Amino acid sequence: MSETIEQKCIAKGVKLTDQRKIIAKVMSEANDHPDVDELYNRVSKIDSKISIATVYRTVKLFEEFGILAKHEFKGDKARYETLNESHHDHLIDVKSGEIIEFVDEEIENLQKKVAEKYGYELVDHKLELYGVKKKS
Amino acid sequence: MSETIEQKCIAKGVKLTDQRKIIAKVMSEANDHPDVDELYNRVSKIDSKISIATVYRTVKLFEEFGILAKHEFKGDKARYETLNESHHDHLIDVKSGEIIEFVDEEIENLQKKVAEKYGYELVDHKLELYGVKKKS
DNA sequence: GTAGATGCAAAGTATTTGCGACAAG
DNA sequence: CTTGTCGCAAATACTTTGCATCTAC
Repeated sequence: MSETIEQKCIAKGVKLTDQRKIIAKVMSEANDHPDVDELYNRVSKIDSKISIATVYRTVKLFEEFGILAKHEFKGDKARYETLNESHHDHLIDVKSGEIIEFVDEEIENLQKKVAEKYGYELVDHKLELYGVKKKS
Repeated sequence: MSETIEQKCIAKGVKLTDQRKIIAKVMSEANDHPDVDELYNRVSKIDSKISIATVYRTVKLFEEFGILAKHEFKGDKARYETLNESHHDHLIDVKSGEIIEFVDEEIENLQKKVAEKYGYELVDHKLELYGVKKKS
């Protein structure tokens, strides 16, 4: 089991308010990639007084501290997911919107190589695959 | 030499207005990846009466017809570039914002493989590398 | 001639921010 | 205590749209 978001906040010196604890909890329990609006909905069910501004501020803060990852899939609004040790990329079903997480070491290595070829050190990357389900 | 944007419009049955011709010309001559505002600036120098709404409408139209590609790099606004036969991905210098275009067949093939592994046919993808220049 | 394009200004989205009240460390 | 956070509403940034007019074909 990896660190909880609350533990990460303490480790990184991020002040833990009630609102942040709730947002952390909701994100921890999410198995999907909610956008801010959806996150706000879920959070509101626990504490209806939390404002959407706080949700925006918190996801931004958590992203800066490497606690959440922000994704901007094609033409969609920003979505968030918890970040942990296992890096992965996304395969998006263009029909249903379903998101599949995958890992491919080979691609990861090639990316580093490409960056190096141009004299760069890779600090980040974004790989998204868009596909349609095959009728098998 | 590949088809001009105007030729593509004719081939695809896209009505060619004066405004569209100017936007086509500016994009053809661009060696960078301008956002709508920047494109509007350039276009305005040729015809100051063109409205930004038309620029938005036109890039959207061109994108739908596969004439322009839209990119949404990390935290940045939407940028456009002309689309031609040679597909490429982008390596972004996180310090300077410089954008380097690259092609890597091996990565392309692996992407298809990953999609297939999950039962999908790859219809599109997005690969962006973010790097810092190495002090060599 | 007619369907579709344009310019304008107004309306939409998504997100950020100023400010006074409030709470965590 | 003090610094940073919260809620609220207003502001901002980007993009789309309704409508009357105009234009490419």
